[in-house]
Amino acid sequence: MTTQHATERGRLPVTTFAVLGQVASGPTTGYDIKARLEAGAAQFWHASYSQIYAELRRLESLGFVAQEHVVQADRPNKRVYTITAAGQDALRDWVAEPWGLAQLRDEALVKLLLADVLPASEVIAHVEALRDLHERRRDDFEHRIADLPDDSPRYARLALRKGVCAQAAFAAWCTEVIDELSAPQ
Amino acid sequence: MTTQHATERGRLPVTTFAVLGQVASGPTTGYDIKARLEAGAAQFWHASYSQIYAELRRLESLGFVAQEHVVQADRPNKRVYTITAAGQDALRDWVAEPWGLAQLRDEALVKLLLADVLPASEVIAHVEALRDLHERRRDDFEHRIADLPDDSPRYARLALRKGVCAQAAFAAWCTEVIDELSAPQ
DNA sequence: TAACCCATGTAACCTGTTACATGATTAA
DNA sequence: TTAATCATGTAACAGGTTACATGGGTTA
Repeated sequence: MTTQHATERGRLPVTTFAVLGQVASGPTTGYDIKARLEAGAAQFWHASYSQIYAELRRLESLGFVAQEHVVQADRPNKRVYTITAAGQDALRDWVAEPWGLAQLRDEALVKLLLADVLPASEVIAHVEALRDLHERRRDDFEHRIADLPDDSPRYARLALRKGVCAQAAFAAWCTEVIDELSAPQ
Repeated sequence: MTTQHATERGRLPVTTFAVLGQVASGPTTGYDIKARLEAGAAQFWHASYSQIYAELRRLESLGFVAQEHVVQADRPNKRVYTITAAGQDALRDWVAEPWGLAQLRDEALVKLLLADVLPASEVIAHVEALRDLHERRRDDFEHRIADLPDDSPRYARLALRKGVCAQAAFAAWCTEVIDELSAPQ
């Protein structure tokens, strides 16, 4: 009854698989994973160096990746990780599990629910600023799609499309709020 | 240089203000805050009992709420919290700060980015299931709006509208994905 | 000469969840 | 009699961020 450590834990966090997924696309280092994440999936899920290195150690202890220590002369030594067969299975199993709703923790909505401490004009100003943010973020997603290389996986574009859709919807909602608050009560 | 504890910390988490906001609308207990949160703001931000009680202690140490210990005969004793003038100021200041984007951590998108480990037909099935979830969640938000009492604050309705908009947009995105994956590549 | 890239890691900390403990009253 | 409501709290843990430490090579 002392399994304790890693072998049989209930459910690994998403971050673990985000990292494993990067290793799956070819041998890499923690440092490189961070860069690739930042360029791609980090729009929806990001991780710090500390965490990436910790996840790699966990993945290794689970037997999902294998490490090779590469000594370099002109640069710092590095640990190159490669996915194992067990890792590939685990990754596939995880992706094959039901896909859940994104949970949102929306600070702006908490503020809106408390907004009666402010005059309506100020609330409107805040929502207008928020709409700007949403629109800029939407544009950012659109540019990322436009900049996508032709050979990039089709799922990358679809994922970015979700960003576009979400930001556009939020911007439209802002307009709705502004209109309603501006109209005579 | 040993301020250390509470007085001068940089930025309090949203949860703190979600709790403070509940106290602001009238003297309450931790237990009651949980119930009110669950009925309202919890759609966008929820907290466990443990955390609510911890936040109340923090708010008290900050001087934002005052506690009165009420001894009851037939029920457990309770601590009734009331917001202070300093608390009201802090709450207003927080709401008056710029309203930021909701950050999303979207597990389904991480899975989509790794979806090439599955056959397209399975991906489609997952996205169809996800669309169902989004549509049910959207309906749930709509019902909450319909069930809103007439005297409820106008901001409550607008907040729930954001839920409707977001879920509808996500469902539409699912359809887009399904169509694209179904079409001959 | 300064800043940046490569590359890894530790330690401290904060946020938040889960499990556990207690216990009387009331409604099904 | 079972479950729910009221009511608070502790302890352990998991996930995650930030700050710090190290250090050579390259580019501006």
